[in-house]
Amino acid sequence: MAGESSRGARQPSRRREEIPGRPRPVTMRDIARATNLSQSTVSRVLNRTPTLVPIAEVTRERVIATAMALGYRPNPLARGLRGASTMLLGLIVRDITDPFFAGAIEAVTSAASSRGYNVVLGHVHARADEAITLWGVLEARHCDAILLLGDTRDQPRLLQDLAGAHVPVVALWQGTQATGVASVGVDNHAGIRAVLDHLTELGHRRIAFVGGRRLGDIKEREEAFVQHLARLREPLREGYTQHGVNEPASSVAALERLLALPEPPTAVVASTDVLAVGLLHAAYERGLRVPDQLSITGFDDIPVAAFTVPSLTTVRMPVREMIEQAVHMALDEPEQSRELPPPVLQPALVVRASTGRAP
Amino acid sequence: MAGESSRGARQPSRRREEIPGRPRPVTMRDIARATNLSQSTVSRVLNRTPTLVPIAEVTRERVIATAMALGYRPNPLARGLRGASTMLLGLIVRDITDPFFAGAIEAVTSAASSRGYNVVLGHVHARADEAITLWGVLEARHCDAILLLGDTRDQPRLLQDLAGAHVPVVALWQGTQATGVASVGVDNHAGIRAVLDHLTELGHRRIAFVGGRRLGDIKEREEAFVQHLARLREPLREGYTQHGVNEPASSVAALERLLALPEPPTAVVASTDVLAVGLLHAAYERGLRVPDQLSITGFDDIPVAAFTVPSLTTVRMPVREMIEQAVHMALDEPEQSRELPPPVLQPALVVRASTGRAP
DNA sequence: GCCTTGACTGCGAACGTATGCAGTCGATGG
DNA sequence: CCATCGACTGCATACGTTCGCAGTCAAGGC
Repeated sequence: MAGESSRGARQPSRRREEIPGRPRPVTMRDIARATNLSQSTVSRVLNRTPTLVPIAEVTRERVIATAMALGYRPNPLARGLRGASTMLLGLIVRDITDPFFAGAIEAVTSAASSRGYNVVLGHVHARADEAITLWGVLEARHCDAILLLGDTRDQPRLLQDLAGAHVPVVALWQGTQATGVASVGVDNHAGIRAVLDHLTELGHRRIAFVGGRRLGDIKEREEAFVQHLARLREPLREGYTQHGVNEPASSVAALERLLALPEPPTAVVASTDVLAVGLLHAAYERGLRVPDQLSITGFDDIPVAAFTVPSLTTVRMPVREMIEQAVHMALDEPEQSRELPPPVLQPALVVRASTGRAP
Repeated sequence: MAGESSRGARQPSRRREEIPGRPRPVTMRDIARATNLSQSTVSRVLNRTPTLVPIAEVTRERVIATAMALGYRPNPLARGLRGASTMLLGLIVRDITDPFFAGAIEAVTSAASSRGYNVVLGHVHARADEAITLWGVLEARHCDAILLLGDTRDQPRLLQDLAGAHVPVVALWQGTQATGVASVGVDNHAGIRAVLDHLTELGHRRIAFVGGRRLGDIKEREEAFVQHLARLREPLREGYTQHGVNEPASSVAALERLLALPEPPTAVVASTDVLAVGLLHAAYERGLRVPDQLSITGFDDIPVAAFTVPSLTTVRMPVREMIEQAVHMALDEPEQSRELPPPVLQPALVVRASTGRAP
């Protein structure tokens, strides 16, 4: 329970061995010695302390020059120990395997490293170690901020700990409803509306929905689907909303159920591209031609969506913008973002080849 | 060049604020106070120092009990500062966007967290900041070990630094040739041989190859392709090996070129599933039926491979086993693995629906 | 009864950085 | 010429650990 208990034998706690080839890293004291200054002055220069204590311009330049010459790199461990910034961004991802999140992770590391930050990865995959992983990233690592990818509201302990944390937390793709933490969302209603408008313009009336677990964005997209169907004065037919998990196998089964209905749909709206991929596959297996006999749409525009058979009509998620926004909120201005209403970005319909006129 | 230079304004260096709600984390001194022992004794108990100095059994139990009661968690920053283990595993991924690596990352975080380790992510995506990112993960973070995913031999500085590093480094999917660092590989020859045997059994003679950048495993697979084709006494036709990058768009173009040949192939072996996905798409666009008119195979067995249209015949990569092996080598027995010949695991052919009899 | 021994435990110095406070030193005003 | 002041810089300590070394204290041998 208390972290350290039994990890088996470890090598006898190797100290920092003096390896002849690679010299000991350069510390502030080295710079201090080289410049005939004190370590504290070096520290102040390198951190450009606002102006609490003034530093002579020549000294500043001398220190910076020597630091560069010696190839100084700050030690984040020592920095963090003292209570200052660790330059570490915690990232908790609901499902790393999801290709959509894979792209998002890439965007996070980019945005983080452009600010000199590194990313520590946690995952909440397994049910059991929710708390452990969380604390690993959160408290022990002294992250400067934490990003949450995907809805984790089914892990109450996680959110509870997060709420009490004394570092900024920003959640993404958690749905647009307030959860106590700052967040960046996407306008799921607009995305679904665009899809439905597109399908109805093509003459579709019998439109079904396939979702994953009813959480966060997925849930919001289903609600939007129901609402906009009503707005279009289309009845929501019995069995026209299917659920499962966010994996292709799940939507394969969902399509089976939809096609078994007395009045099967002519178009299926998937809540994610991953599910849409499963639908395309299942339709092919059943001998249904897409889009002639069945139209299929996705959501997210993952990289593979442009290369499915046929290519997928979907809703493009502004991933990079959302991540950039979130990282900005978390690292650049943590205080404001706690108050302001969470930004909601706009997705865009991408029409490809998986949608066509209703049969 | 020397890391710290200009990062713009930061909040005035907040110290560890005393937040009333969440108490200060429990330190060893707290345990020492509670047990009337010294902090050093607590440290020794919690690290079970072999037997350099003996510890009374009752004391040990008392300390452990109090640690659990108070909810003690060791501070990796302080630990690392002193030169000991930081419980941090550095992970440098060639291309995080690659769905294959996404699965691998998941496996790494699992294997790491089962040992109490956290994962720090670095990426070598952008050409420019190779060295910077490396050092960020490597030297500054004081990782206990580093894992390298994908071939990074085109980044000489990276490998050079890595070779001189004083932490264990294990590379995966870097090709099976020695590069100075420990590695875990897969038998690409066996995989390609299985694919070619399968295709020739189906009567294919005109078999082409589509690869990405000629690095590591990709390069090895191409070499295997050429060799085994020779073994099967099949001539390697002009223009039958195509190259690009590891993205579907690249193989779309490659298929165009292959079909423009005087004798176009009846089967195409892709060096990765990602490329195979592009081939399936391109074939569909050209109106070629798979597998009736063209057979296509992949390599890796990424999750989506079972759900392409048609589902993809490919070679299953033992990802979890390889990662587990690599993490074991890096964390559990770093000294041995430096010497032993790198383990090479066996892949397995998975026959699905994208291959059929030659037309 | 004193010294040795052995079994524990505590002392204290690092590790590299941040920062409150106390100098130092030249210039300026009286 | 001395006091004052302001502009800098250095001293010292803390952060939470690890670990070499020095203590302490009871038991046992002489």
